[in-house]
Amino acid sequence: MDAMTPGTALPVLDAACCVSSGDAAMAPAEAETLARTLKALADPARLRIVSIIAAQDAGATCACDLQEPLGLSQPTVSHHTKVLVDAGILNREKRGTWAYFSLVPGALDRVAAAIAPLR
Amino acid sequence: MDAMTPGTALPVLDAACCVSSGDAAMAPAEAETLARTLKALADPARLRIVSIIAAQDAGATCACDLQEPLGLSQPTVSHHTKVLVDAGILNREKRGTWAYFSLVPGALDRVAAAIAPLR
DNA sequence: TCAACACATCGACATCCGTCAATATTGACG
DNA sequence: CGTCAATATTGACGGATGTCGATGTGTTGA
Repeated sequence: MDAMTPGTALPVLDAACCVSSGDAAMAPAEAETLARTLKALADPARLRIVSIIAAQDAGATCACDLQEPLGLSQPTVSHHTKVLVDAGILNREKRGTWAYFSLVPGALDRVAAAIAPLR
Repeated sequence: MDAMTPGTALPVLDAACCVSSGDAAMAPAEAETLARTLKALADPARLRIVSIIAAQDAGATCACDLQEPLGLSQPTVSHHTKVLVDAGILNREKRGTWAYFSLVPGALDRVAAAIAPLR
């Protein structure tokens, strides 16, 4: 059939697709950072840990108060708390042999503030 | 039946650790659901997809507008959009050969609302 | 009808993640 | 010291995840 020049030039797409759009999108570095924080929260056990700590009237929660309600082994709970501490969501304070955890003030607010502009 | 009600029969623990605490914590099922949603968001590529779509003034964004800024292959972009659609974050609307995506109204608000009580 | 296009799905691969048992480390108390 | 209790770390294992090439599925247009 006739030659429609397959190789050289793309026929200008007349349809309404592929508008270039202003690039007000999230930068790759910012997306990477936010993804790391969300990944730390995106686990049922860790969400419950944060929830338990947030529900405490006291400023800090002992690690021993986490293991039983979660139904997980002690190393696993320790692993999850480490992930949350490394993500800047929890504070660890060691008092004697016990480890007390508390929410880092403003950490979850920053998460919400990062999601809000996407609404 | 156990011996006594859990609150009264507890032998007084020597130290100040392991206070029983009121169980106002997140329920396991709720944690599982929220974790699934957060897992869908906890990826740099998917965050940028949501960001690009949210930044569009138009109501919907063509899939072809996603591949180039992300620098990922077409199957990978299709995979990520599927994850976001399955999580109830994006809407897919097929117009001819093109697929248009838009934010599900209120979806990200619900995520923020689930995180807020933990502050 | 047929070729080109846009997107979805499949198969495969490497990597990461959640979990536990075993062990190490640290602090308290004789 | 030496022992015990609370927590952290290590090693291992199965399963989930992100990525791509190849292929399948519809739709458009000549």
